Amino acid sequence: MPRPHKWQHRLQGHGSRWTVPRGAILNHLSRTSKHMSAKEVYTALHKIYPALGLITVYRTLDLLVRMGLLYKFSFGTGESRYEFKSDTEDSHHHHLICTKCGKILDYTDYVDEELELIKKTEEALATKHSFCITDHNIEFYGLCDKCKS
Amino acid sequence: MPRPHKWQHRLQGHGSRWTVPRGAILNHLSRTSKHMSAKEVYTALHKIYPALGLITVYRTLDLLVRMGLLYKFSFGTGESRYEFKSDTEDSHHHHLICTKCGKILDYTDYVDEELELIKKTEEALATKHSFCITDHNIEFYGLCDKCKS
DNA sequence: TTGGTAATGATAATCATTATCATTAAATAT
DNA sequence: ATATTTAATGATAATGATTATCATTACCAA
Repeated sequence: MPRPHKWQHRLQGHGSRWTVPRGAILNHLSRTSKHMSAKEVYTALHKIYPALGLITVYRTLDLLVRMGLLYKFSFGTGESRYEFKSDTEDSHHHHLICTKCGKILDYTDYVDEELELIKKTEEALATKHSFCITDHNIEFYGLCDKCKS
Repeated sequence: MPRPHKWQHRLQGHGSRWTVPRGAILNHLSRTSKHMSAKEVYTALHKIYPALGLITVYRTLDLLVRMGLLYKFSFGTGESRYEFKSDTEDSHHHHLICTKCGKILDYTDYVDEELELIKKTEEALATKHSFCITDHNIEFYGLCDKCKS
């Protein structure tokens, strides 16, 4: 990571340091559309950075989630999965998960309508239960093309 | 469980046996509105049935989920939580989860609209990605009244 | 350049869940 | 009612994901 990176200031403004593992993990996740587990991130990056440990991956992912740079999902398969939070408008999507093979598809169908309903519901819930709502999650489960046969 | 229970035939029709642990777990979950973890179910029932083991609780919960009598949720707190699937029409709800204390609230606001949108989205997704959709999940995350102060 | 301190990596611990297997108990035939 | 068959149970131990501890390393501000 020789060149100052676009996330460096974000990290430092947060009171954290800009390190090789953090740069590597952010880089990797920002360039993939996959929803990776900690182990998968570790496996992918350990080849390039043999010093990198799985524990650091866990800590870094946790930090990045707390900073709002990543989403963290539990799809009920045991491990958590992480996804880079893109800042472009049209990247918003939800998930379709195969309960057999664990395949995850992003979909954008009706997301505008979804978002409208979500906004409305959020407001109602925030008032009614005096909750401060920060996030939502919508997902569908089923069997993918290959698994349903 | 001396008296034939309303779930007994369901279990037996499924090729499973009607046992004391199964009756106890179904009874307990059907009478609570809580979203209990396996450990919580075990703790509650072990007082009444000292012979009951945690492993049996896990196995029974898994069976009941496979039979469609329970919902299983992963709220990202490490453990899975189980909820009795009520057969009354107006019981459909989604969840509002406090990310700090783990409190779970059921809400029914706009569920009709949600269901309509879900139905539409399901159809679109099923066609587009040739998925056989069996379930969905909508949830909101935030801070509850107590935790946000 | 250096010193304070956060970040890292290794080892071991924890927590939820699952596998194994001998024992027990439903359901069914006797 | 009893014996028989076989699924269900419970104990022990294993697994797999994640977290705690702590000595070492490396940012980065002075």
